[in-house]
Amino acid sequence: MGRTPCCDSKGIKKGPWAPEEDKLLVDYVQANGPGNWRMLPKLAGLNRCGKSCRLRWTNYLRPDIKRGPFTPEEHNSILHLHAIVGNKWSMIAAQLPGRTDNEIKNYWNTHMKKQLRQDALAVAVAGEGAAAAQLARAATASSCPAARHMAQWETARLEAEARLSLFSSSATTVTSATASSSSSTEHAAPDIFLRLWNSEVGDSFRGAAVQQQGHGGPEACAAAAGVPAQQALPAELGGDDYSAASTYGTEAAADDDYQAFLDLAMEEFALLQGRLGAFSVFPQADVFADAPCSLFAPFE
DNA sequence: AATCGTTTCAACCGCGTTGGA
DNA sequence: ATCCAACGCGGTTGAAACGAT
Repeated sequence: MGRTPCCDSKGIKKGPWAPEEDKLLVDYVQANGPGNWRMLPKLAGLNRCGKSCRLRWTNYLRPDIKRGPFTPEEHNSILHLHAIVGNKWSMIAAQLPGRTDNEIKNYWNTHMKKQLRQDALAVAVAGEGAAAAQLARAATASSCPAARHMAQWETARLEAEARLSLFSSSATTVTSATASSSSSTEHAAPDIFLRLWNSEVGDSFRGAAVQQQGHGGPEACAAAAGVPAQQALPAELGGDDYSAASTYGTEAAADDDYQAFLDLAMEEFALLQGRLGAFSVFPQADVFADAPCSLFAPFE
């Protein structure tokens, strides 16, 4: 089923908004409230599509929008939240009053990503061998949180790429009878696992699982995701070979562990949300006081 | 002063989700 | 159950601003 363009009619204006257009939009929304964006342009006397109006309002004209540079607290919050939820800009924006998802996304892509890369590079140049191995080592060993963070994401990405190539090359050898019903969900599981396992959430899980039930740790999580334990950090990234990846999805009995792991991740995020809401919007600055990375000292 | 390369960010695009008919 | 309009989101684009030569 195809989708019709939101505004394919000719004569609809695009591009930067003029002050008069802004005024029309603001006046209308203040009088009638946001909503029904499809009809809004006509009712407000604007020669724009509704989508454009909504975007202009939510990203620029809304009265509660906070302009100006990001504070160190906001910076650190973005860093932490991104480590947990990834590129869920709207979720991150929800924790930063007055900031839009678009603004945070732009800030991440232009400022933070660059710094993270530089920090990761600084770690990588210290060693030898494949860059991936260094990233993996950095992910677990670096004393620099920012470099660790970058390395974690990069490691997960490299692993996902490796698996993708494996899956595509071995797809013809998998019989439809065994693979068809569950393959998609079970292939997705390791990526979720890896992302979480390589994050601070994973750290929490490792600690909590060992303490509480004795069935946690890499083995349980790896089994839960249907991955041999060593592949939590695979060999060329510091562990085993990828040939064993064909065993993904064979450990159905570990669903409970996997779910528990995901639940823990959500609890972590909920906890963070609670902390932000109940006590402080931002993590304490002194948490990062001993971080040697430029990322934590971006503001002179 | 002119040119070129880089950075920034507002705006657009396309896809997924949702809810009502 | 199905269709589809409306909405929201994340990725991408492109023009303006800025800096270097």
